[in-house]
Amino acid sequence: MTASAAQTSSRKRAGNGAARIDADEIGLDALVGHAGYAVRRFQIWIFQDFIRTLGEVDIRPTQYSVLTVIGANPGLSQMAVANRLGIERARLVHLLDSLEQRRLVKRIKSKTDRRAHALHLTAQGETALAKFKRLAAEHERNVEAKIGRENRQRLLQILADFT
Amino acid sequence: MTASAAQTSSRKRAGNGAARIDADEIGLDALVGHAGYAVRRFQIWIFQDFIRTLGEVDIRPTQYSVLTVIGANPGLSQMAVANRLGIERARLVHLLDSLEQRRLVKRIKSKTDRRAHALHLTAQGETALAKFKRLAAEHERNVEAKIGRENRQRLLQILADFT
DNA sequence: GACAATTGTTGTCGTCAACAACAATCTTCC
DNA sequence: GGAAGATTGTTGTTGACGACAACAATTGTC
Repeated sequence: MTASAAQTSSRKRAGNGAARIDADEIGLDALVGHAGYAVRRFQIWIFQDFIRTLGEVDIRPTQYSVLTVIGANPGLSQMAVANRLGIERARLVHLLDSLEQRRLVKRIKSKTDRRAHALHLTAQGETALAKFKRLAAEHERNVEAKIGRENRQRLLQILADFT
Repeated sequence: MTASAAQTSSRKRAGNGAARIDADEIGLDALVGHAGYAVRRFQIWIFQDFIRTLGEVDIRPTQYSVLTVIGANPGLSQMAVANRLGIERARLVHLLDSLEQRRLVKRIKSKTDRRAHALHLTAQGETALAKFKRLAAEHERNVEAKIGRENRQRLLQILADFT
């Protein structure tokens, strides 16, 4: 009826019993035409590699993005960082709590807006971030090795609008 | 020391007070060279659009992928589906519980392996999936409108290895 | 000066990846 | 044929993450 049950249903299928199919011959059907599926699988791979490569310093992608933005723009408020990175401000609170406990970031009470905090890296945070960036560059070389140099460039170009 | 605090630090910065910077002039520094950052932001956008476009039928990306694979390969075991889609088998249990409650999928005891279940769509599941696919195609057109037709094609090509 | 908006914070909820443990069952190997 | 190990589905826990709602303190506006 729906004309969707064809594809890989060749041999090797037990009547209606268990599947005797090797994992690599299971058809994805409509999924192959969906960018979201490929992007999702790729994002999982890339995050796993990032987490592994920066495992020795215990820094996750979100933490790295927060540190990088604060390092490049000292004095930002939490709202500014949250908006720039697409992180909810409620979530940034916990991220900063963790980074502040590790003495990488400090919240300084703003003198112009007593509601806000001005975010800065500590001296320790500066040197640590330098090391994180070296490891992140190593991760990026892994990405390059995985999809190819020009494909990575094309990817960055295609997705440039998403900041 | 780390030579990373430059970039957008032009005017508009209060001494060490709050940030008086518009969100669009906050520099991302090293993040712009990281494929993972762009991919992550894009993946969030694409999933939000998928969830919104398929909101009327209340189907999320993971559910759609499970239904599609079962529809194209009836009789698969839970392990086979989990491995093919990169889902943990523990997580697939809950996904199938939900889909089975909605009468879209049924677990049939395998006769060749009494540990395993053979997964099938119900008749209702078949017709429902057909509708889901139409809505998913509409979502895909949104993606195309967002990044461009040939960019989407290039993207699918670049990420084809991630299944 | 009253009223609306913003900032940081706390809390809850649901999704998701990663593990660990377990019973039932299958496979392997002696 | 039977013991030992592997596999399948299940249950449970943990932590990261996005989304929302509420709140106090403070700021901006009319």
